[in-house]
Amino acid sequence: MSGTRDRLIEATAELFRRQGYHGTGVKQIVETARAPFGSMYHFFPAGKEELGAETIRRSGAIFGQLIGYFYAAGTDPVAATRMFFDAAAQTVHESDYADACPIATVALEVASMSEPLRLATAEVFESWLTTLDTHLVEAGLTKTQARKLSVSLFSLLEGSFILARATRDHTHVRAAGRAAAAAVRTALEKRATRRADPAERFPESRRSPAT
Amino acid sequence: MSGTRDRLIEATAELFRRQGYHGTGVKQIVETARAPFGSMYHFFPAGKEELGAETIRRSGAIFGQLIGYFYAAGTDPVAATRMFFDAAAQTVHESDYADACPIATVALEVASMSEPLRLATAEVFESWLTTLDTHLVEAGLTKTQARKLSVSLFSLLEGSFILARATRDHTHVRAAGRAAAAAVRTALEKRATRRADPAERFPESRRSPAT
DNA sequence: GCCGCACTAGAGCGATCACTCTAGTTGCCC
DNA sequence: GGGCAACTAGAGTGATCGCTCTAGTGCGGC
Repeated sequence: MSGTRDRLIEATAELFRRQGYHGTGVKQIVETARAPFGSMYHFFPAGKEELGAETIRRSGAIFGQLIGYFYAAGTDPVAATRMFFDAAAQTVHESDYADACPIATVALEVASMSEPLRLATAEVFESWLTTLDTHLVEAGLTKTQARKLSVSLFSLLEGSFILARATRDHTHVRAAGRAAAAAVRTALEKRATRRADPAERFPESRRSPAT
Repeated sequence: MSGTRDRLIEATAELFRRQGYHGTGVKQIVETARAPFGSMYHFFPAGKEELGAETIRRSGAIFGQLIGYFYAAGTDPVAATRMFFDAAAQTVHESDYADACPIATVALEVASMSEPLRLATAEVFESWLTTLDTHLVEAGLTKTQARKLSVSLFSLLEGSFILARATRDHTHVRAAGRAAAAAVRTALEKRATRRADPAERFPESRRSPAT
């Protein structure tokens, strides 16, 4: 078993979150991970980009689990939303505005620079949206309603992270959380209304990808 | 007059928007601007960081004017919101997912790395919020209501930019725009309700900074 | 014991990083 | 037209970039 490989990914994840992809050097990674330089290229022969892709997927999976934990089956989505944003705000604050989204910085940096890394961030974001979708559908929304709401929740979180880190004011995340919770409540109330129309409950049997 | 100085800033702005601060080299900047290398350090003696700060403020001011244009006095804020997000979605799409927020990438990169640059991004974001606040207060909201809504609009825009660039799907920005317009409509409806309570119209004479 | 492989260890590669320095050119003021 | 500041121009600085390469170590299977 290779603890070194894991340490490399963990160190990279922390550095990426704080200073992004191009702001993080390979040397800094191996020093942080207390790993020998040669080991990095043993485990990731394709170099920094391969380690980056792996780190994005790993960080994304962990954050995705966190989302799943808050929105766990049976939890009220409105309360889950409020609690999730409040917890995020607290983390941002306690980490001195370093720890917000683990991959947002990298996602913006690589979007027009590296297709493999861009794809990794896209897959992670898509998985987060799917997790949210699933729980919102469980709460009674149609797939279409759920997806629209998921995109809003994602955007409110990520956007408020940017604002909070730039201004060093974590209350922006809490404010976005209130708006997010309100949006969830409104959507759930609409759901009750729409129940009357059977055609609306199953608007499509299969989702087609966005064009 | 120094067209060279302007060209340097414009080139830097475009490069920052697409590839961020650390992904953009000084050499690449002077080549893009068709400026001699020496001129860069003539106009910006403190180097890349000074040019970066100037670029952030300039890009921010231009984008701020754009916000002001859409929400101009007399315009319905709901319609303005829908139009602004739709226009943003179109720009993102037409630029092949390169042009979204001019400073978001840099803002995340420098938040924990450079205090002067972080401050520049914070000032820009704050000015955008203030612009939105002003127009929303004109539409009848209290300062408190307006600020909360501005933060939501900002977050929905910036967050959906991240998602759109990563997934190469500009419809996310449109979706966030619908949610944003709905939030504005709801806030304006609440305003009518709250008009009945005079204490709510002027909840505070002076805003205290977030703690 | 010892072979073979996974992994460690770090010196050193060319390229590029932000930046400095000197020299030359331009154009306005007197 | 002489003087001077503003600006142009690019060669060259040390440091760092991502990465390659060779040598060595540790350990399980036979």
